[in-house]
Amino acid sequence: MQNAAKMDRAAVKNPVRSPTPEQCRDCSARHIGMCDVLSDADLSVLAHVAQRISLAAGKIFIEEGDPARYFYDINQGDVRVYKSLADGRRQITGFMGVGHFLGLAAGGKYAFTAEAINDVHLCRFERGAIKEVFDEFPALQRRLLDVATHELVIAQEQMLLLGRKSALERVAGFLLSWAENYAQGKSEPVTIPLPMSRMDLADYLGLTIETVSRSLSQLKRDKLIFFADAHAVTLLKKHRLQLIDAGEA
Amino acid sequence: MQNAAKMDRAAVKNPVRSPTPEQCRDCSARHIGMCDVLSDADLSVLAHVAQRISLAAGKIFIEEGDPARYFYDINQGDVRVYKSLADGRRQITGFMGVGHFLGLAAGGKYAFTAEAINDVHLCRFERGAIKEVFDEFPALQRRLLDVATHELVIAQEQMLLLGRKSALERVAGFLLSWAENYAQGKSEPVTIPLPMSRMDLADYLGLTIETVSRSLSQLKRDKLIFFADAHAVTLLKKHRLQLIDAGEA
DNA sequence: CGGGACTTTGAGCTTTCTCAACGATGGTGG
DNA sequence: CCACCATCGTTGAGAAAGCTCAAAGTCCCG
Repeated sequence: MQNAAKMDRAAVKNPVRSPTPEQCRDCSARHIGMCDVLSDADLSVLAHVAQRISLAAGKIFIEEGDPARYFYDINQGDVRVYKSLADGRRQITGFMGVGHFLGLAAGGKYAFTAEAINDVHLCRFERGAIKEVFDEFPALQRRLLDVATHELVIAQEQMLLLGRKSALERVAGFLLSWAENYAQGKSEPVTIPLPMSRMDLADYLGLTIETVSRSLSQLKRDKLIFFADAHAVTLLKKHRLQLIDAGEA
Repeated sequence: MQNAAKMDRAAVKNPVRSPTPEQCRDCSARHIGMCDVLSDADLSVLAHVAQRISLAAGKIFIEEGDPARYFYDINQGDVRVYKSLADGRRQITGFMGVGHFLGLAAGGKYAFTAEAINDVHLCRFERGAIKEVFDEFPALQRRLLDVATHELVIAQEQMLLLGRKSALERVAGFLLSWAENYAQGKSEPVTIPLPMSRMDLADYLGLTIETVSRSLSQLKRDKLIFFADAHAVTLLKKHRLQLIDAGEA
């Protein structure tokens, strides 16, 4: 009892700790993201260079321009990744959930800022330490390339959205792609959480909060979506959303 | 003589040929792109699985949705990479010049179309064949990750441009980034070619040709740039272009 | 239960788009 | 070699999508 209390206090003062095998086994990101390519046995090698970190909502843990010391793997919660202009304009380049890998950088510096949307748990890997693990398990390095390639495909899709789609098309497109994180391919009434604010949505879709709100209201009026509350949306007519997204409606 | 003539004829009928060591040595992409990480000796291994290809302006050589059989390395000319919507709207996600590497794909399918802007020469690598070379030279695999990471950084910058910048800021930003391909960091009167059409520019910047033209005209009126002709621009006041690009003017 | 933050809705405005005409340029055939 | 035509680029005027400013409504959290 007393020991446990002591450890808890220690954990609060210094929450940087490697995950135990049990924590890895039970981790919600165990079979997505980086860890999925390793067996339980091999995972302990990776776990050894990992540090578990907890972040409160709003905490910035990667800052644009800072030296890129760490990679991150999200175990819990959601993260917004963005770039800013001097006058405060902001473009969110992605929302990252459980299992997402984060921290690729060119030229040794992060090119983006990353901020916790809600309470976040993640595993942090120092670049130097993880390099040796990569050499030991080439599958990890290959997975890294897969992740980067996948991000690139998504980024290209987002450029199409930002450059060429109407407000309604952007909102429909976002709902569909966000839903994929929760219910791959599942059809009809799919209910998904929207942990981010309307402001986040606006900064992701290249719109204003008002236009996002109006577009969501229109989809609601047309009975394509339904809101239990502002942060939980149900997709009622996925097919018609897809038509709108593709510019065919 | 007769043999040479015969080979030339064969080359015309079947222009798919591995490059000779001399061709590699003299290639304008020798010290950029993939090949740069290999010594002349090692390069012959890569050259062995390469096929030199020539494309006329306008030729599409990667089509969105097709099985991703090849990687490409551009030796000469410029390429536009884009995605399209059903109704013909198009978003160019990048212009690729000499030394650029092309062909990363997730899920075995290309997510974009690639088309020659002018006459293009490139080296083509079959995925199966190159995989063995990658195993032999891990530096190549690492370079691939560097390329993907760099592309990702550029894509994020482009999302900021498309989502949050004004027309004038987009055009200024494009001129600066395009100039980097020709004169890294060089200052003041830098003259650069614009091989792409105004339509290409519009589809890259998420604008219309008219708005691109008006923005260029404004920069010209303000004496920040100068046109020898429509496809050769001189940057006169790089610093002021940078201010515009950053949203500080 | 109250207050601050977030979201929705409305009205007028700005930027960019659309439609149209004019101008330049480059390739071709007489 | 020049004239012609097709294509591309520039400029102008009016229209529209989305933005700004404003106010009312809603939801948490203390």
